[in-house]
Amino acid sequence: MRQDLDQVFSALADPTRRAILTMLLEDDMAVTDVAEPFEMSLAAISKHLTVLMQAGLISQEKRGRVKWCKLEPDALKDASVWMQGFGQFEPVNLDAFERFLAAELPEQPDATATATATTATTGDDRP
Amino acid sequence: MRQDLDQVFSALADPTRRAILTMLLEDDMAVTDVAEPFEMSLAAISKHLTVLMQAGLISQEKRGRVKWCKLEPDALKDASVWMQGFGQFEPVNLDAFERFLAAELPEQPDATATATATTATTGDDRP
DNA sequence: CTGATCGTCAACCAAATGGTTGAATAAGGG
DNA sequence: CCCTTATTCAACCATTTGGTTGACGATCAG
Repeated sequence: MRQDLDQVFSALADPTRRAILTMLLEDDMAVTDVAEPFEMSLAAISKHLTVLMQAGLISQEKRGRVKWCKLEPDALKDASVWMQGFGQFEPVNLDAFERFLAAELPEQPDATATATATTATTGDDRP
Repeated sequence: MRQDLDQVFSALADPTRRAILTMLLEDDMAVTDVAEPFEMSLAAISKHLTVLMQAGLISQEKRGRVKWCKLEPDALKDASVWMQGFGQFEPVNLDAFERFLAAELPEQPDATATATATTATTGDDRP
């Protein structure tokens, strides 16, 4: 269990990986589409996705030649409990969360629209 | 701000550092006393404390020749908001947190008693 | 079958991390 | 003043991390 926390927290420590999770909050995505907004090789993103997988933060399912990535928010539960125990923080402030989303997505003024559009452009592989 | 999250999450990714935070939940502690339960050099603990400092998770104050370490749980606020946004988890389950505490403290069957006792043995330096 | 696309693997690299030891600084106590 | 205690600093080391490139196995399209 402390092993789990190690993996979850260190997965979250990288801004690229947090941005990926944020993108997946919108919708499931193919590996190539996840990689698209980053200035980084596909192989690098593939490694990041492996880290997120091993931490249990996402799952991956191959359909055809496309591998779909899905957010698994339950993996954050233990870590969230751990953290909140320290402060007994007031109830979640969703406005604050919205600000994080805006701050962490890779560039792009309107992240929501773009993410959806990107998925759509190559959506032909989906059953 | 994403810089802050980087530092907070990567600070939390190490079990030694999480254990230190857990100990400090009990009470403020001198560096030497923090180091005592770990099988690791004092210098190593000193480095861990520096990491926790830079993440804002603790503060340190030197009184005499003793440097006191104090938990700063507010630093967890942003990170906690970030995480909870993903799952909208139900209110904190304090029992679950207690289990984490037990699991993460360095060995010792009765962590609570020992931590307090350790502080007391060298408590002579406190004003 | 052939060719393009999707994704990972392998080898490599630079930088960061987590630990060690030994010396150095700072402050208190006799 | 000298000795002990408290803590950090500096140099070093092994391992991990985050990235690159190029080759490769799978899968789909024509």
